[in-house]
Amino acid sequence: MKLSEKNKDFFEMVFQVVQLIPPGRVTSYGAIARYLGSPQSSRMVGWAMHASHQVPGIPAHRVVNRIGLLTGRIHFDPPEMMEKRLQQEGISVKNDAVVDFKKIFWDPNVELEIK
DNA sequence: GTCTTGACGTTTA
DNA sequence: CTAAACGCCAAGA
Repeated sequence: MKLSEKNKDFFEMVFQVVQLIPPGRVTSYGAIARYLGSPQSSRMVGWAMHASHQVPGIPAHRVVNRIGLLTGRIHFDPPEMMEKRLQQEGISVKNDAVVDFKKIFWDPNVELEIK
């Protein structure tokens, strides 16, 4: 086993889940972290998202914190792109927060029917 | 090499 | 109810 591959394992897992998020839906870092088997390592998901900047096809704008707040929008090239992109998919954003977040919340553990 | 910060979340006071 | 601390792991300084 190569050390390089081992290091990417967690990040790639996050990327895969994020790409699986259907349009008009959002998920939280904690949900992904829990899906990976580390419910308390939600911060790592955020780091993975940061790394996603170098990987095209990663809709990081669909990933928000547990309250639906666009905490990571500042990290986007134009910070406005995140909420703009969400609205483009039919998601309403108010005050940097997703409207009806609970309704459009996409949980990989549920949608993917794990166990 | 150590220390601090960080796209979070849960638990405890 | 709100406020603060802890846990998790990685990367930057």
